Amino acid sequence: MATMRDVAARADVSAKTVSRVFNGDPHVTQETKQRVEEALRELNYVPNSIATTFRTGRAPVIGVAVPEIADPFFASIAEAAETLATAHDMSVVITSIGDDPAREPTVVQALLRQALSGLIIAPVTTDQTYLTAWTGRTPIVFVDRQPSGVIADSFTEADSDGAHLATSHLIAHGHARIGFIGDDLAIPTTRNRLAGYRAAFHGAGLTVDEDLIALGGTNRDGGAAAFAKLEQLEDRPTALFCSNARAARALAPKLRASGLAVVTFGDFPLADMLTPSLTVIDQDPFQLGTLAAQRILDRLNHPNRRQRRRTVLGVDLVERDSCQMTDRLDLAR
Amino acid sequence: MATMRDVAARADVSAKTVSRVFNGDPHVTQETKQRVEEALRELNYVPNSIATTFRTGRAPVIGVAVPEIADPFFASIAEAAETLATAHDMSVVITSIGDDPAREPTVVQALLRQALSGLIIAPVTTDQTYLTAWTGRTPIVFVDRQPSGVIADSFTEADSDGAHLATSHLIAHGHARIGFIGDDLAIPTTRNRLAGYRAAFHGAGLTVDEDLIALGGTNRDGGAAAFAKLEQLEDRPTALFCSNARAARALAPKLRASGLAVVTFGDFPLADMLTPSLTVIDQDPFQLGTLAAQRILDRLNHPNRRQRRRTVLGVDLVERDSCQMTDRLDLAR
DNA sequence: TTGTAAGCGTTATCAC
DNA sequence: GTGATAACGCTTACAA
Repeated sequence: MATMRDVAARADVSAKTVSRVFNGDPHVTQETKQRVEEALRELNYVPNSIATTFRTGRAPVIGVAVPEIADPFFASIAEAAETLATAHDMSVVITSIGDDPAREPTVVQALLRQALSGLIIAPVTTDQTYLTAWTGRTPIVFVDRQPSGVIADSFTEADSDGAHLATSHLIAHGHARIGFIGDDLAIPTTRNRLAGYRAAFHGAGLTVDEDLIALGGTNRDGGAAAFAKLEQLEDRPTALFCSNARAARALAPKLRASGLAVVTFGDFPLADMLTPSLTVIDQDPFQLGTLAAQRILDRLNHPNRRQRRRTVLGVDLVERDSCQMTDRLDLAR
Repeated sequence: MATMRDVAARADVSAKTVSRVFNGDPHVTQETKQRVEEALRELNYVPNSIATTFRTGRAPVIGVAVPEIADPFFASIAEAAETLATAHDMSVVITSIGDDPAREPTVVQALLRQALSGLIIAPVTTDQTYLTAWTGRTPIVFVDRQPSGVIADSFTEADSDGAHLATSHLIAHGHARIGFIGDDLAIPTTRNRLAGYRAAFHGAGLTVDEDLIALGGTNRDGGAAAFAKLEQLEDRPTALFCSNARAARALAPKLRASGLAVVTFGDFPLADMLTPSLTVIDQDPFQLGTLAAQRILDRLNHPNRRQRRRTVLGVDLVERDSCQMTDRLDLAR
């Protein structure tokens, strides 16, 4: 790998002149420029970006840290960030945090040490105080989940409203016993969605049966256990609100067999192709990713401009077949 | 952000001693060590990994470049690489190349310039000669697709055998007119799978009707167009071999409506939950990713050890309902 | 227009 | 056991 020095030696100029030519500085004679360009070609010069980053103190890179990159929701966020970054000659590094909150600070700080230009994070911990030291140095934007213990920009979605919408929809279809499947109340989205679920009951003059709230669906087994708990109730639910798409995907076989009416928070690929097709609260992860990346660019370009800290995006209900239980029963007759 | 110098000043030692303490070098007095550790804590020292990488010439990072990270197949490869990397105190940076072959060299070289410890790549170009200059410096491992124009390790799957299996399966179910849906013959997997498809016909003493081969399904629209071409044939197929999972996902609504028997190369989430559930050739992307990452570690640790260049993993047919057309018709009666 | 010198933060070398 | 010094490849500031 040839360095600038090598090129300089070959073109018989100083390293600085090579730097000028390579970076398009106009203050170079046509003749010198040609000689340098020839040497660059001959030695097949490729800059060492680590050296540049080291020198300038900032890599043209946006970090993305999400619970699990294989989840289509987070993959969309990452893809959006990458699209915007590429358009600005930056690149993106993506890291999966995993489900273990203890690993988050390690993984995320490993990213931040790379002198990133910015970080987009969907955290799995309840406390991101460990990021405080970095906020002065690197723009940090939270997506999907609000920060806690640190002040930072965030782009989230209307969890409570969406859950309210979903639950009300089921109530309007005649359901009074609606199960709630969720992962972990440590995750703010889940907390907010449970609040929306409760609010819908109260709004309809109904009371919430705490037995119908099944948490712990963090992984596949947990989701199955939570679902089993609902099925074993004496007075079983007739409908289900899945507070996240991951649980809905994992439980798909059981949902179908159960005949329960279902609404899920979060659309996902092929949700419309299941039998019955799944009614969902539609989020827009691509927009979330785009907005977050845009905010990082804004923060970099205008360090002192005031920006709204919290942005909450609205969500819609996409009605499909999975809450048409009555109709389906009619058809089956 | 405190540097080693700052810590050194506070502990009244040299930077080198701080480095020794931080890196666990035993040649330090207990007393000095304690003083340094206190200073490290007080200043909340975090190493600048760019500087370390710059100095050592190699980042503890494995790059992963795939066509599209949102594709579950490639996401699995990345996840596997990340799991193995993490276990070896390394991290992973993931980049989507996208569908445009022209972008590949730019994107991939941007990665390589980061002084990576290794690169895992599933290319979209027909020629990776641009990587030749890097092979001496960075271990490069191809996954899913063989290299061309450059010598490198590869882990791929038995494309031709799998396609043969799939096609034979359909033939055994009484189909003679089997459509082939594929993306682009520039992609070696597609070429190989088409070869397997042809071989199955020849093996059964049948001839291939070239009209039944529909390519161009690189994106959603292309896939739809390819499928439409088959549907408009005068003598329409009774079955379909989808040469990749992405096309099958995109065409899911049409496949269901068409009533065609279908086998797809590549399993994907919820393929078993469609109606009918999809018979697939099952690949193992997680193993692909694990093997690739392991190979990079091996190459780093044993630069001179000989390794098999090409490894081809076997694939299995997972029989579900989508090629039981006769049965389904029977049931419908 | 071109070059020199210094330095980014860390680590390797080699003195002491 | 500890420290001074140089070096990694590049860019900024300044001088020529």
